[in-house]
Amino acid sequence: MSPKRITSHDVAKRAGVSRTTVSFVLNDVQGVQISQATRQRVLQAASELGYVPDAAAKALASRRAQIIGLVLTRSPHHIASDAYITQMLDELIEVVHRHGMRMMIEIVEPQHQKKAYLNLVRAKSIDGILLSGPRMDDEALKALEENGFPTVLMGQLPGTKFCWVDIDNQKAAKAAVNHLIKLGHQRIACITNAQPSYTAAADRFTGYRQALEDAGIPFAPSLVRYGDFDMDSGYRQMHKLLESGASFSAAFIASDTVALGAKAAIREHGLTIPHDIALIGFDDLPFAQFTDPPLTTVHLPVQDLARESGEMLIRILNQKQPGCERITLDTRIIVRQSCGARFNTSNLRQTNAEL
Amino acid sequence: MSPKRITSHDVAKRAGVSRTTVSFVLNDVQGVQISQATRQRVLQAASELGYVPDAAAKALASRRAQIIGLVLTRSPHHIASDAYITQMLDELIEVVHRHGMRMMIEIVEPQHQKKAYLNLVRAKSIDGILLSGPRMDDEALKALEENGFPTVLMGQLPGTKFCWVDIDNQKAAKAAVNHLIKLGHQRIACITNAQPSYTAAADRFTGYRQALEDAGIPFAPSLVRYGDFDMDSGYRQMHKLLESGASFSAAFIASDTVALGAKAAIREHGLTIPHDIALIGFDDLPFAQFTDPPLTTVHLPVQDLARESGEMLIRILNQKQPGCERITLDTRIIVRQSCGARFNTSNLRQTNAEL
DNA sequence: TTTTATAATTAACACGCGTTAGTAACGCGT
DNA sequence: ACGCGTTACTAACGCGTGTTAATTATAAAA
Repeated sequence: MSPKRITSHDVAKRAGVSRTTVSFVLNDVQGVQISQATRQRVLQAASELGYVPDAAAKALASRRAQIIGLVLTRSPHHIASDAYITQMLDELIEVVHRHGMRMMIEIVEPQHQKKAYLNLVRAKSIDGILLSGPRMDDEALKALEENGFPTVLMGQLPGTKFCWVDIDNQKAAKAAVNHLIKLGHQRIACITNAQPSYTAAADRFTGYRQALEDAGIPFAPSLVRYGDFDMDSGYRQMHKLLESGASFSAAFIASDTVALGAKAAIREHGLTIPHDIALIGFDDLPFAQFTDPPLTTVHLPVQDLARESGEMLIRILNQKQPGCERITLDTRIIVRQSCGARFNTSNLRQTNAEL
Repeated sequence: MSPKRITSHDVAKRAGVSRTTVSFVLNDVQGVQISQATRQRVLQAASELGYVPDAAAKALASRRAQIIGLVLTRSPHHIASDAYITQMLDELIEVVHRHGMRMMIEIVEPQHQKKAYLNLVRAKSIDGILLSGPRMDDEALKALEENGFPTVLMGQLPGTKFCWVDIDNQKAAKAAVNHLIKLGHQRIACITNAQPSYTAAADRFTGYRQALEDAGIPFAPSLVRYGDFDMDSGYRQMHKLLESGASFSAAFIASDTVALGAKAAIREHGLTIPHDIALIGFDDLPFAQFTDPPLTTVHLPVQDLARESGEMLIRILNQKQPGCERITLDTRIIVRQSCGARFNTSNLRQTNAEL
């Protein structure tokens, strides 16, 4: 490609020192004395030549790839309509860059090739894993755990010794349903965000049940449906719910994405929100405030989640002892208009200011 | 970490051959004769030991990292609400995996650090670049072009010799506006998807003007506003448009994301879609069919775009001569209900079937 | 001046793999 | 016996860096 690569040898020659000295200076190695003069000469030579160390050679010698792997355990189809991902991507990349690292991205389909991302580890392509959407039935995770490979979950997996950053899904869901109950609703439907094998989905559902129980409202299985990440699943499940003849005045949809589909189904049945059915979502995706009516939802601090988990992983990489860190971030309900207008809606900005 | 790494040396020892032979067998090197017996012995030994070649060592020796870099030239803020990205992510990863490669992701902010991703190239961290959202004023791109570094644009940059995969933005925008004109609209507003320095934004705007011109409708600058990728920009610009007193019966919003914001503004002004204002978007993002009313829009074949560009880049990596490939993919208008109901809307599935 | 401690620098090996050039064994005809 | 081609394999070097152990210059102490 380029005529010839510039190596540390070239820098050394130009600065009139050995390659070792160049390495010491450029990596700012502690416990080694380098005179101010040589240090400057090396830095200048490197800059003049536009020297950039070879990543592969560096990784081989230092046994660190300086790359973290972002692993998304969802089927590709779901990824496509998941605004959640983009939200954390930018924050994550910033964290990673701040520490002079890079990020590799992998998507793992639950059905086959569960262990595919293990090879990333075995090949030492990455120094650590950031795993979004952990599943109980993921066998590769078990291998990681036994191996003690640096891993941080975005989400949690009870009974394992993984580090994680997460919200209290159960508590947040409970608060959301309580909001509906306080508004006077008694018959409250629920569509989950995913199958219960995803811990987040199971926890949110549990929160729903607890809120009902605490309020003395009997739990009705006929009012529950399982969403599957995307809008279409919300659309279909809400249709089924409405066609089943079950009566309800409100619904807790454990994902804004799924809620958007559900909303369309409600409209097609000639019902209006919030008049006929009050709707509360989960995640507070960017589009939530722009739907009609704006969607009341649980705010998920995605940026914080991404930042904290990124920082945690890097922290783990830089220390030696395993050490098990866990962080639970707060959520809050963003009241908009889909549960019954409490605000003058003439200006959306008022609602924004609420954020 | 693990007690000891398994190297090709271990495999060689177990199979009773040399390390060279192991390399020949595992890489299926052509032009070298290996007896069927030894080949089997090596494969078995490798599998028994669970041997996975060290990525860094392999990259260093072979001068190929087996990684392609996906570079997104948008500001992080925009990334966050850009559903477009997730759409291509899964398709891209599948292509990359199919060729035994990995994908690294970078986000480049236009304001500062334009040249940041050049270091990826210089460090040989990646073998090739896939660039989404190219900008005329990107200086790093110039360096890539002069250098002849394997690059494929998702989008295009006139006057350069880059390979690219794109749609005909101008033609597609023109068709969209024609759709409005055919429905009888004469005063048609426009909100672009981004600033004109993005080629896609400039082209879509040109298409808008051409459609007007061809229909003999005078172009009115007062009906044009510039969006900025996200929903909020659409919301703000549509507000300004409506408050400016300009009269229009339809609007071409060159991005579904921006359109969603615009829609909210229209609603807040007490106007309804499509009765008071007909709306046509661009991109056909997943949420477009679930808005109220479902959004008529230009379908962007994101998956095809991702697949074709990924395959193209890998093709380029595997050949020696530069060779300049260019592919233009087709778009089509997806008629839903935001421009005036042409369908019985009792069942959304009919609209889906249109896809 | 000689000895000793310390600051500054480097030679040489390791990291794990790809690959060229070369060797050894084996027929096959003369 | 010898040459000659083909098949099956390997020794040894190179990729570009990090790092340890050893070496030389420099200052302080005796």
